[in-house]
Amino acid sequence: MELIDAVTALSSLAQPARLQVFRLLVKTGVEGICAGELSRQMDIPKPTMSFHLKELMNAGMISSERKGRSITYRVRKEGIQQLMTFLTEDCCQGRPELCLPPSGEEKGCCG
Amino acid sequence: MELIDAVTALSSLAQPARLQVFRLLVKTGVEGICAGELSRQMDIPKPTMSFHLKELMNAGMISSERKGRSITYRVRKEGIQQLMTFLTEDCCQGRPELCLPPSGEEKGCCG
DNA sequence: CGATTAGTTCCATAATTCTGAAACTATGAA
DNA sequence: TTCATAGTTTCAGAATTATGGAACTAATCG
Repeated sequence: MELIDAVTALSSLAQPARLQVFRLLVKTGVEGICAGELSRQMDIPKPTMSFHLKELMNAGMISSERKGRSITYRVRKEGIQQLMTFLTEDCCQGRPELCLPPSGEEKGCCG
Repeated sequence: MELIDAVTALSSLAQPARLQVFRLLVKTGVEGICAGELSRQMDIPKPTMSFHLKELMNAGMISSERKGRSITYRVRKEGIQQLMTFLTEDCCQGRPELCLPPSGEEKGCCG
């Protein structure tokens, strides 16, 4: 992943409505939610929601599938995983122990 | 972490210059880099760099420490960790196996 | 076909963010 | 003190993003 792709991914999530959509889709998992339902649930006009969904699509954070008249949106796990990998790349100078919390039980930022 | 804090954190990283600064600081670790050095290395005027550093500070992604005339900036691990936790919260409907890659060896988005 | 529902695109306005010159504050050296 | 270096703040113009009404395309039904 290049820096510019990471910026696109981060920008797509760096907006209240979009981050909320993303989290709704994370919770919903494979089932997904269609555009109109998101628009209704969040009380956001359809054109605005459509704009936000486009941003998230463009950033590779969600995917879409048409089902009859509706279009179902789902979170794209590879997207968020790639972003998280990029953010912690080269962390800890290759020595994860520097990164682990004192207890050593939880996972540090390098996993 | 609240949604609004996550938006602030994401916004702070969703800018090429700032994401590059963040990565430089990730690589440098505890040593850190001072403002002027960042300004020089990235060829960005001091006021602009100062603005970006302030954004990252405000988002809790970096910390600062004055050393004589210089101010050293360092990555703030808790910041990025909290953000990543927030992004994968409620993922996989509590069933991490749904999230793990086929091989089962790498870590999925739920850790 | 025409009517209805779902969703997107267009586009002008509003709001926010970014940039860097000029002026400022802070620290250390002579 | 005065000077020089490091960094920040101010502020105004430039650039980018967000918003939603109106008009459009897509699919289904009768």
